[in-house]
Formats: sequence, C-alpha cells, structure tokens
Amino acid sequence: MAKWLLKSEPDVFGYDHLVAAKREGWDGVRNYQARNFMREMKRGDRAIFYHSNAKPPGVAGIAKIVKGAEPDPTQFDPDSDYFDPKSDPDDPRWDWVTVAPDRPLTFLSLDELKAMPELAECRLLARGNRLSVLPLTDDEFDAIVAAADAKGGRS
DNA sequence: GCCAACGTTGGC
DNA sequence: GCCAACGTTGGC
Repeated sequence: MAKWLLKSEPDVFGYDHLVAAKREGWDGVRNYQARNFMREMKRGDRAIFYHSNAKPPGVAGIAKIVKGAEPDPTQFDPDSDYFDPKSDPDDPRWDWVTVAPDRPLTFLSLDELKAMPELAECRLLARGNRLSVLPLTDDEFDAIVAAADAKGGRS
C-alpha cells in the first residue's frame, strides 16, 4: 500500500469538505508529474490531506483512495475552470482519482512539519516545491500521523 | 531544440 | 500584495 500527500486549498476544498462529501473526484490536477503519481495510486492507498494557501498551512487529516485513476471529466467541460480544449476525448490528457476521508488528524502546521527530522528529505518541504500530488515513504507517512496523534494526546 | 516570456503556485 | 520557483508556451 503506497502513501501519498494531496494538497488542497481549504477555502476551496478542505478536509471538512471531504468529510461532508464522503467521497470526491480529485479534479483539476493539470500537471503531468502529479497526474503520473495519481496513475500509480491504487484503491486502499492512504494520503495525507494537506491544506495549502492557508493560515497556517498544514496537515488536516488522512484520506484514502477509493478508486484509481480515470479521466477527469472537468477537462471536457467548457464551463469548468479546469476545461482543457487541447484534451482529446479519445485520448484524455488528465486523470483524477476518487478519495474518501479516513480520519482527521490533529492539525500540524508547516512549521511543525519542518521541525521533524523524519521529513528532512520529504518532497513537500523541498525548496520551490509546487507539486500538488506527491509520494511519501511509509516512514514519512507514519511520522506525520504519529506526530499529529502525539500532539492530540492520542496514543 | 533553445530560450525568453508568461502564468501559476504557495509561503510569507 | 509580493516574490521566488518552476512549468508551459511559442517564436525562431
């Protein structure tokens, strides 16, 4: 089971939105590297749900992949912000995966993540990183969950 | 294939 | 609102 990190802006779609929606297509990814990571995702994988462009940014919960990659329908919708006129319906350019909430985490801010030695190599914290979908090692994933649970007084 | 211009991301 | 980083586009 692979581990991932998904970024979302909480003003647009935060972890609470995912909880309310129960499941959601992860639409709007328009970056090839991020798309390729989504294509590697399998049902049952877990992902850290990260709030970007937030005050403060940080980790809000755990999501699970409930359906692997398939074409993102918003690429064909002219009314969508994510419409891509260059995407050929016979050979769709962009995919999404379907995610569901697993469980919320005690909030860990970006500053707290930066202070964790286990995340020294994590792509999330790499300088200039803008990828919205990225892989985590098992150790990185476990360290984030453990740190959030410790902060929340959960053992 | 190079690279300058431009747009977007995301922290601050 | 600013700006650094970086991906994409398009002229050549």
